[in-house]
Amino acid sequence: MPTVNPRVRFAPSPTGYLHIGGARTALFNWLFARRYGGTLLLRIEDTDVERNRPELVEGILHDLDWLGIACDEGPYYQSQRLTLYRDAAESLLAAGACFPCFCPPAQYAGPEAREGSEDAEDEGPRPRKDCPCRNLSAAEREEKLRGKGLPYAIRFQAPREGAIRFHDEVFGDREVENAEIEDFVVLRSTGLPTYQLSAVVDDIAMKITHVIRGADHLSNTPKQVLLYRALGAAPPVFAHVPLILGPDRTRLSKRHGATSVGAYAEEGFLPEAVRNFLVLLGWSTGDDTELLPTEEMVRRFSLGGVSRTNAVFDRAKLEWFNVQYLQQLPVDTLLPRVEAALRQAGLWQEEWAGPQKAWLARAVDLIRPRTRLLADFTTWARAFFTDDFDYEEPARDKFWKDDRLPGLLEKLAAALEAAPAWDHDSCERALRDLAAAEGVKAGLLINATRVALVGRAVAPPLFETMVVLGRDRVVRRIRQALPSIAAC
RNA sequence: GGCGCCAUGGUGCAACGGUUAGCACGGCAGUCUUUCAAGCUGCAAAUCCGGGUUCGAUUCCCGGUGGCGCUACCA
Repeated sequence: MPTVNPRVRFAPSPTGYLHIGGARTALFNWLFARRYGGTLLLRIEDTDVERNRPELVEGILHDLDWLGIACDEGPYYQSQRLTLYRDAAESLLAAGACFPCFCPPAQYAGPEAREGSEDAEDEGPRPRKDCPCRNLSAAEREEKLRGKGLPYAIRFQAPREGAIRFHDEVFGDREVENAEIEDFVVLRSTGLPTYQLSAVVDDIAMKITHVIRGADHLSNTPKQVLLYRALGAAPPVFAHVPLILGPDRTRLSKRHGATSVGAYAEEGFLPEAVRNFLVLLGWSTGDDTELLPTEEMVRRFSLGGVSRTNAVFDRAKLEWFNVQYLQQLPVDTLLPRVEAALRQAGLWQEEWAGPQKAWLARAVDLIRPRTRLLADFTTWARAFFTDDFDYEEPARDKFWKDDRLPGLLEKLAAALEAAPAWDHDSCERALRDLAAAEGVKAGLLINATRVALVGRAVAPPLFETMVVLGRDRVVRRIRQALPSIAAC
């Protein structure tokens, strides 16, 4: 049946910045909503007071915005909807789907500590699926509850027979024995809900039709389906997307270096490139298309194209996408990004926003074929727009080791100063005529001059560079370089 | 440990019973050039292993191995 006006959500928990994996999940949800004329809402899952860092929400919002992922509703905060979950838990309790649990909370030491200290009890008893409290008689419960006033959590009373089944758009039909499902906590003794409860209650309340999330939730989905049932609601369509792993094939985390989208933004990646890179992690068009403008991404996206295999994050490919977009973006789109980078580096000059805008656009077009990151523009800007740069060692060694150079460049400066016009062809004529008259190869002058002008061997074509720099600057820089060349 | 998911070159994806197993990134080589980058051309590089099913398996089934996930009063 056709998907019409779906309601989907992106539901990060503010325990860290927006990382690559979360961004990809958000992107898939966004594409799905756009593709089918649906609604994307944002929900902050901040029910874990221990780990929760409210100040991170702003960053997540900012990074989503940077990526161009706009939400239609929200953000909703689960921390502001607590009574909803409490009421749901109470009603499940009243209906007998849940029971109060008086066990002391299991001390959790974290995954790392857990692994290390467990070799001794490899064969030791494993947590029971059944909580002992589920068998308490009504009288016993009453006694602990009212009599002793003991604190309690609320656990879901998992069925012990049969199986639960659900459909996943990516992983297909799933069936899990109820016996495999433990009596999971739904409401902590603090009165705060666990993920299982709050997610389901909200997805029902917010009328979510498709739950698109990381595959790490696949194993928990049966519990949630049980909750939907107990709450008298129909489960949504599930679509679990494979995880993104680091180069060492473990889950992407801080120790893999930059994993937050904010870090990539700062490094000078373009949101277009990051998006294009991310959409191809765990999804493909079905053919060999890789460069996908937003409209086409939206037009072609479907859950059917989502893979079941975890993907390894490959920075080299991300950089390649960035190069593609850096070269292809219309200059008007690129200019503001360059401006931001230059401002950050303290190299921005206000007249570039006004009268010299066309000139800046030209300069940007000249250098962009040699950039991989936005940040590269600042390196170039320093050499192009200020005289504050050094002559790079390798460049000097390669192109300045010729005794004739000082004399030749002095003449070149004079010739350029006297050139009838200042454009590509007259610059070239001046240089080539000089080379011919002096009986040297033009390349000798071209390469030496380039280093004198921008300090490096890696640079745009010389005559175009001259035009952009302007006559005064060119002549001045050649003369300034003379002593250094002579010293070579 | 239990339960589950996954498995195509180093990496991301194609091939959904029949192809010389395709594309891209990366690597290497060549080419163009005024340096560098880009571009172009070429090269190396993969179906995890073992059984089935089938005329025929990358593809379907079973077992193994490996990776990952879940197994928390985290999400």
